[in-house]
Amino acid sequence: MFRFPVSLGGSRDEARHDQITPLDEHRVVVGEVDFFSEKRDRVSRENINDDEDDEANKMHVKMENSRVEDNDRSRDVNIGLNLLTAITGSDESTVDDGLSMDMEDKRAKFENAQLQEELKKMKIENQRLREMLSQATNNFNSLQMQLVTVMRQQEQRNSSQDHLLATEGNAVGKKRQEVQAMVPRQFMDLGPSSGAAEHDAEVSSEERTMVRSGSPPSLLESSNPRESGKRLLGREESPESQSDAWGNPNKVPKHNPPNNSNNNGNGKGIDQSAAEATMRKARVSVRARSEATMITDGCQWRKYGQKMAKGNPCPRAYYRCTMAGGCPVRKQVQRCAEDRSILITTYEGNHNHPLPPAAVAMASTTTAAASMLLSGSMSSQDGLMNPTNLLARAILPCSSSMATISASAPFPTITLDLTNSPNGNNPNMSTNNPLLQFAQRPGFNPAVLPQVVGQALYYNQQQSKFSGLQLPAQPMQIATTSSMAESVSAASAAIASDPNFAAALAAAITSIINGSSHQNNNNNNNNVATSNGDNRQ
DNA sequence: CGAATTTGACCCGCGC
DNA sequence: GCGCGGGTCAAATTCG
Repeated sequence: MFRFPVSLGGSRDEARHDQITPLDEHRVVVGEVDFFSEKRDRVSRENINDDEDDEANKMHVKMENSRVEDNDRSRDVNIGLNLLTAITGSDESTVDDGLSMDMEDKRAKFENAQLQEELKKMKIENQRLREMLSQATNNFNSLQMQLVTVMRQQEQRNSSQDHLLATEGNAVGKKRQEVQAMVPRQFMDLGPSSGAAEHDAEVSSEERTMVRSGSPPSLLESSNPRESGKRLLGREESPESQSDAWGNPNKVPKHNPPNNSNNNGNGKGIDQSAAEATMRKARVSVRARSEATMITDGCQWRKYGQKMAKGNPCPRAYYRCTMAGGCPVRKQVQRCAEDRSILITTYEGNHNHPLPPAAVAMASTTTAAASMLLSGSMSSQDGLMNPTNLLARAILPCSSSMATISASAPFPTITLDLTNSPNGNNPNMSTNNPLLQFAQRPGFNPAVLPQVVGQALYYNQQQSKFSGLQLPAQPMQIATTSSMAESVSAASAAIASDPNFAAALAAAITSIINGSSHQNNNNNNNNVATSNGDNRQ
């Protein structure tokens, strides 16, 4: 009969029994157990058999392993068997012999095998979920494309009716706005407050383009020649729209009054135009270390200009999105004067067309950042949480140089600094900043990090937007805004605080999803998973 | 040959 | 009013 050969007593132990103090009772005295001593083994057996010492033995067992609670069990001293049969945390014992160690080893192997099996199952489950997510995303994309197409067709029909019924006034205009408001705003506006006005401008410009000709609008003469008459401008937007907001942001208020007549008389107010102009002023600048002339963000760009900027020997290139005619999104690309390996890409505007998943990344980032930036500046008066501060608090804790928000003139700009200069100012960034840890991984695409950051932020934007979409008659609830803010904060904080970026991102997305009363899928989810998977390990 | 890029000219706002 | 700098245009050029 196997008896647990624990040395609970022994001459030395016996001596110690007298010295046990209340303090000792809380101390684990592992070193007093000699597993390999024949003598002590024998002595211990004697001690075990000794009823008189039994109580002391039990005490000692408790001292050595406080988890042994059952007196009967300790009396039987058959702990080793229990260890083998019960695979729990309490199985750990400080007493053992060669045989039990062997069994312990087997048990550990068994546990290891079990864990690996579980891990394998989880991987399979994870893969399955990813596939489901990918499929759902594809379905969503196709549905969205169809929706946009249908909406535009309907828009065209309404437009032609508008020409006939132009004198009927606001009723038609409101109807149009409703229709436009139903167009998915995922790629369109900078924030909740831009609303249908921006759609009106964008869709209208595109609509005008489509009515005039099937040619790309950029190649067409604008119907709004400059008042100076010196030359015609081939801009695809009317002066109140995006291009001027980018190029000459301060020009917008000047042009607004005369241009209100261009809005099909649907009564777009000056305030709305001013807000719209303010929205478009926002820029998102991404600093990334790249040797390429341009970071890959999934969009198609056409270079339309290049200038030598003052104070920088490197020229600044101007690009325009060419994925759809009349897309107002533009970007500037310039190398940093101090460190030419750093590429500074500045985005402005929002795509008015569906984007491939790869492009949604950067677009969502810029949209989210710009939207938060602007809505923060606009909501600061009403006592709501300031998303700008949220964003800052979410990102800045990583590093003060990770993201900077400049609301100063000429336009508010948020800069995402994805560089981690080896000769940088903050050597701790590389170790303390999980985002940069992520960015440092081999094969990291500089466009991915803002993408991943943007996913969480943008997802919340869409939650709110779609809430407005589904309930157009209801204003956005403060609770929704607050929820969004909290979700953003939680998501960003999770990302920023957890060195395991993938886990943090998953937690963030989970918190977002859980925090929303309604679910709205969009391709960002897929991008999260994709980018996550692509950049993990 | 069409698309993309280059590049000089032009426009505009701003500061002096 | 003038110059400067940023941004854009579009003809010319290059590229695939």
